[in-house]
Amino acid sequence: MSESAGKLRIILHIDMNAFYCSVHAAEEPDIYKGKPTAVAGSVELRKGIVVTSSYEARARGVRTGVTVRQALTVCPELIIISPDFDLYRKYSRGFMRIAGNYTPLIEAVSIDECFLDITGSSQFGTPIEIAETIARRVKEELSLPCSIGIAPNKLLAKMASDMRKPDAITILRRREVPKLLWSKPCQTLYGIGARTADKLLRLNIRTIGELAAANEKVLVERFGVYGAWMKQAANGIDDSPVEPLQEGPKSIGHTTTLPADLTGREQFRRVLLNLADQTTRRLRHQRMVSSTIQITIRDPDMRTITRSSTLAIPTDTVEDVYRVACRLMEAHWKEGSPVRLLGITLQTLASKEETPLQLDLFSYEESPKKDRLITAMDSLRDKYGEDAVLTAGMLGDDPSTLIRNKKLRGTSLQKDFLREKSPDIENDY
DNA sequence: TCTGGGGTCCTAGGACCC
DNA sequence: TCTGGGGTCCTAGGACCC
Repeated sequence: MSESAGKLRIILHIDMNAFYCSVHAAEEPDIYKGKPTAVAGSVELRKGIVVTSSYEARARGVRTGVTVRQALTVCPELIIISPDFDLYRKYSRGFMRIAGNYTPLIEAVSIDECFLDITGSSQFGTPIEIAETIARRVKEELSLPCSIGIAPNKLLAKMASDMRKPDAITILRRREVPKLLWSKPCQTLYGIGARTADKLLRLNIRTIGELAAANEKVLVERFGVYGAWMKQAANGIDDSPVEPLQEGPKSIGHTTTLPADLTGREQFRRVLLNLADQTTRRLRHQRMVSSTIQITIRDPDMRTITRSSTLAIPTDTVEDVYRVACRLMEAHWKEGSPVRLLGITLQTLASKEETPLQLDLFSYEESPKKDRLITAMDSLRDKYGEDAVLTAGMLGDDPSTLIRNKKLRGTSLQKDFLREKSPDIENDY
């Protein structure tokens, strides 16, 4: 059912502005509100990259993607904050709940974005009134700013919410596409990245308008179905429905860039154990099991490979994941070659309840007990932090143990950054 | 600008089965 | 022991997004 044949839809796209920074400002306004802040992945210079910055920081030139060092150079008073994903998820559920009051057709795209199909929501007012109500409630109840795009499809709603930020409501009609979008570079279009923009340039296609007018045959020859999609998108056409079903994640992974390139087998094992611990814990939290375990290895030249292995019986235990990860590492890592980054990703996820119970032939009576023990350990860590329970082998000086330390937060982080050169920093933890 | 970490979706080849 | 066609699973990589 194409748009021209079907009825007109009304789609909202809600984008939480500078989400991570805004959440910290809402949670601890005395410390962060109105200040230039940035959430950065790590204090370590090697990995310290600004993930999000507040509007106050952006005004001083702190952009996403710059290193922490550069950010502090252009804005010395910048407050660096370490991410707290549990907190972000809490606020995310909050604004999705508010938005969900106005339609059951809500699709969470990411932690800070969602689409709403409000075609059938006229009892709550006009589209603009609904958008205003949602924005007002998000501000009053959560102290968070957001931008909302209103359009006849998801693509244009997304483009609309991007056009004016923060705290704005923007309507984008199909007939306005030529005037508002066609002069912009192709990469502005949601779904076209740097790679594709480069390839388009080689076809002499520079702007969205040129893409809209391009020969479809040529695009399809060059890009396949993606080419056909691009031309449609450039013309503001997008039939994809708002899909509310969100049955949990499709994969759960952690990667960590090591503080220095490692070459030792024992060091890898400790990092892998920590990664296995963190990924399986999130897996259990979701009450899911995984049957494909993938490791990621990146060398100092940024060449990245992934290697995966599928299990006959899905698992949620750190032991299984660690064992498979080590086996993959042994099989694909050339002894002595340096490694920059390691990761573990759990794939082919399924709900634990719906998965046949694993029968442990030798200790099936012990199994429930062990399950209870793991559950108890998980909840201890929920309550008292990651370090409350650590099994032997997880202790060590590798970076993934540092990641788990919740004390690495807030303003103390900046102090850590400033005295980073002191060699005994890890003794603090 | 020397490049983090969390994801999703798509493609394509090979193995394997019928 | 020469070989069609379809389907599924597994694996690896690429592109994109936030």
